[in-house]
Formats: sequence, structure tokens, C-alpha cells
Amino acid sequence: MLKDKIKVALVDDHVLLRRGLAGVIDSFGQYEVIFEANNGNHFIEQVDKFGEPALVLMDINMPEMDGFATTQWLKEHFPLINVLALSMYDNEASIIKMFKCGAKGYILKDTDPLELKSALDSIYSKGFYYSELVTGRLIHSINRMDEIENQGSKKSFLSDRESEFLRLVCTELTYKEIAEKMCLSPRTIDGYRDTLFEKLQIKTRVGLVMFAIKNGIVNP
Amino acid sequence: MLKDKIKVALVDDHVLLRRGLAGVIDSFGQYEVIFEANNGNHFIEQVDKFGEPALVLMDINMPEMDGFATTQWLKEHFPLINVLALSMYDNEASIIKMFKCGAKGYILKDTDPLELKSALDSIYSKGFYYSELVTGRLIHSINRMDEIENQGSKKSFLSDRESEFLRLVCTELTYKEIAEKMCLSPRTIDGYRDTLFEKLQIKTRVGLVMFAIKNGIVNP
DNA sequence: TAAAAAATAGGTGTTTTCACCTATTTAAAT
DNA sequence: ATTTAAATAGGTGAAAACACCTATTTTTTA
Repeated sequence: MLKDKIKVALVDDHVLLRRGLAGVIDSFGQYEVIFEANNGNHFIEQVDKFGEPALVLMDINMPEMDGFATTQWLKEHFPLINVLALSMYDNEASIIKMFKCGAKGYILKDTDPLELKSALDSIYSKGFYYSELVTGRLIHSINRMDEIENQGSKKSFLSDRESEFLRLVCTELTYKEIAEKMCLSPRTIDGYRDTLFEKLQIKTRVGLVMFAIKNGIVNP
Repeated sequence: MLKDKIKVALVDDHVLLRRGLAGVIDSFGQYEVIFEANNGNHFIEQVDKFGEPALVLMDINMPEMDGFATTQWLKEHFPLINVLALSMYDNEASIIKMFKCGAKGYILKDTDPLELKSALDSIYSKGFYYSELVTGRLIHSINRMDEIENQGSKKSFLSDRESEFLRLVCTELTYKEIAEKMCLSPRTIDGYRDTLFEKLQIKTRVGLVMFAIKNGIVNP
């Protein structure tokens, strides 16, 4: 090695994507993937073993410990490690939440390798990477900053019970059957639904399903 | 090059996964990725330019021309090219349909690189790769082979109109509003819904939404 | 060309979903 | 300790979704 390379870590539950990504990143020359992890918990173990990377490419939807929680954890324990979020979808809520959790950039999985390089370079030299996608979404959200403050700063923003409810909403059960499964009154379920409608600004069960999927609350 | 490598092509709309995959496959030694494509149409163009690969790694959910259609096209025009399906999800219907379209194997995107190599080796030497996943799903389906015959053999199994309907089902529009958008009577929409309920053995709109997502008819 | 299949559209009634109320009990914050 | 907020649960009515019919027109297939 002629000179020290910038250490990168990958966190994603898709092995093939991860390996692939590692190849792409190594091929850039000045970056070096020092380890990979399946999810947040695994990542934390790996940091102990392999030491701190300068940069982490972080998937959002992962089993056990997701990208939000892991990024938040990094912000608290290793604030100098920069996180570049890597997502399947370009939904506004995820972008905002990820930045709130401390990410320094946000790119999609169908990004061109060249843009990936730009992102890495930018984060390493300037400390952030704001793509057109990101700025576009943020500008679109600027009108309702208050809501974002409220939803983005909360750790999970959905209670365990709400997540459980959402998972059941994505099945063919009726609300009455969901109530039985959760050992609650149908009225309470009504309340859960209406609360989520309000929080997420949606009006139908289909809207709930789409939200749950986009945000990885259910795995389709 | 000491000896001729086995030519592989990649078809997937996620550039990073594709590039990564290419790296992994090239690293196996005896395989060589000769080109990549974003979707079926692009793939067909590329075959003209770069010649026939021996093996194609084919994503299922892609824009414009999906994995089913492309595999079917290959079966008709280049029956000697072997297709290994590459999917995000392990849903039974997709596996069966992909094999009906002529795929020789089916692996998930979170497969280990070693298993990918096994799959490639197996398809190249034996002409097929049946993982535990695949055989498991097929055994589970053995009781309703007749249904599979009927749904699997049809070219697309969903008409353009039905796909359009399904996309709208995944929004917060009511069926009446969907009818307006599609310039049809609400009754006709009722018919579309009931036909799909029957075909897919589901009973609710949520079921339709989940089906549409699992099968890439809508991008969440 | 005749028969079969698919796309279109209508009628009617039940169940589910949703909106808009109130109220109690428990947990959190001040 | 007191106020606030959150989880729980109930009532009612309108709209939407679903089930089960029939019937016409167009397209496919035999």
C-alpha cells in the first residue's frame, strides 16, 4: 500500500449487494472496505474487532437493528464516523429521519457508481453529500418543518404496539380480527388507525400498507 | 487469458448491485461478465452488440420489460442461454412463474457469494440449479399443480389493464375514483377486482396491494 | 363461421372501513 | 401534586368494499 486508504464499512443485509459494493468501492483506489455487517448489532460487534472506519455505508431496512437506530448509535458513540445512507426507496420521511439520526448523505441503491464516488469524496472532504434528490425532497418539506421536528426527533416515532398493528394491517384480517389478535377492543384498534392516519397524513388502509412497506415495518 | 471463460450477462435495474455482482462473478475466475443491462429491452440490444452469453443473471422486477418477459423471450430466441433468476423476495408464485418462463435456477439477492458460485457452476455443468428454497416451495405447491399449470403458462398472466388497475389499487383512491381514472364503469372495476381475487385466491384490497408489491407491479 | 372466452356494465344487499363524537384509566411531565 | 398526554374503549352513521347475480359487446379460438 503506497499510502493509507480511507477506511469504509458496509452495513446491509443483502450479501451480494454488499460484496458488490465492496468491489466497486475498492476499485475507486483511495477507499478500502475494512469490514461488512448484516445489521446494526453485527456492525457494533465488528467495530470492536476491526476498529473504526472513517465512513459507513448504511442500509435503512434491516432485520434486528435498522439503519436509523444504528446511525443514531454511531452519533452517540462515534460522532466522527460519517454515515452515508443507502436506500431502496426515495421516500421523504426516510430521508429526513435518516438526516435527523445523523447521516451525512443519502443515496439510492440504483445510483451510478460514479455518483457513489462523488458521494464518498464529498463526505470525506466536506463532511456531507447533498444530492439533487435530497435537496429536492427537503425543499418540498420546508413548508411543514414543525411536523418534521416532531416526527423526526423521536427515536422510533412508532410504538411497538403501533408497529405490531401495522404489520397486521398488511394482512387480509379485518380490524375486528386484528383486535382479537392483539387482545384489544375493536374501538381501540379504531383509535390506533385514526392516530396513524393523523400522524402520517393518510386516509385509507391501503395508505397504511404502503407506508409500512416503504418504511420497512413489514417485509413484503 | 489462459483459457476461455464462461460468458455471463447481468440484467438488473440496480446499478450498484449489478456492478457489485460483476465483481463477485469475475473474482470466481472461470466466469466473465461480458455486459450488463438495465432491463429486458436494454438486454436485447446488448445481445446484438456483445454477442450471446452462456448464462444470464436475471432480476425479476424491472421497469419496461421485466424478468418474466425477458426470460420467455430468451427461451424463444436463444434457447441455449441459461437463465438464473435473481429476486428480492422468495414468494412462491414468482418462483414457479420464473421456472415456467424457462429459468434454470432461482436465488435471492441476500444469497451468499459461495452459493452464487454453486448456482453458476451447477447451471453451467448440469443445466439447472435447484436450491433448498426452490425445492421447498415447489413441494409446498405440489398439491395444486393444476392451478399452477393455468396461471404459470400464460404469457403475462395479468393484462395491461389489470396491471394498471393494480397500480391504482395501491393508492388511496376509491374504486369509484379508479373507475373514473380508467374511463370505465365502477361495475367493470368491480369485475377486475373479483377476477383478481379469484385468480390470486385473495379476498381483500390489502391482499391485492401486497401481491402487487411482491410481484413488482408497483414500485413502493 | 360458430362457439368460447374476455371485457364491459348493471342490480342488490351485507360487511367493513372510516369519521366524528365521548369517556375512563394509566403513564408522563411540570 | 397537579396537569397533560397516551392508551384504552364505546356509540352512531355514512361511505366504501365485497359477494353474488345477470347481460351485452367484442375478441379469440376451434
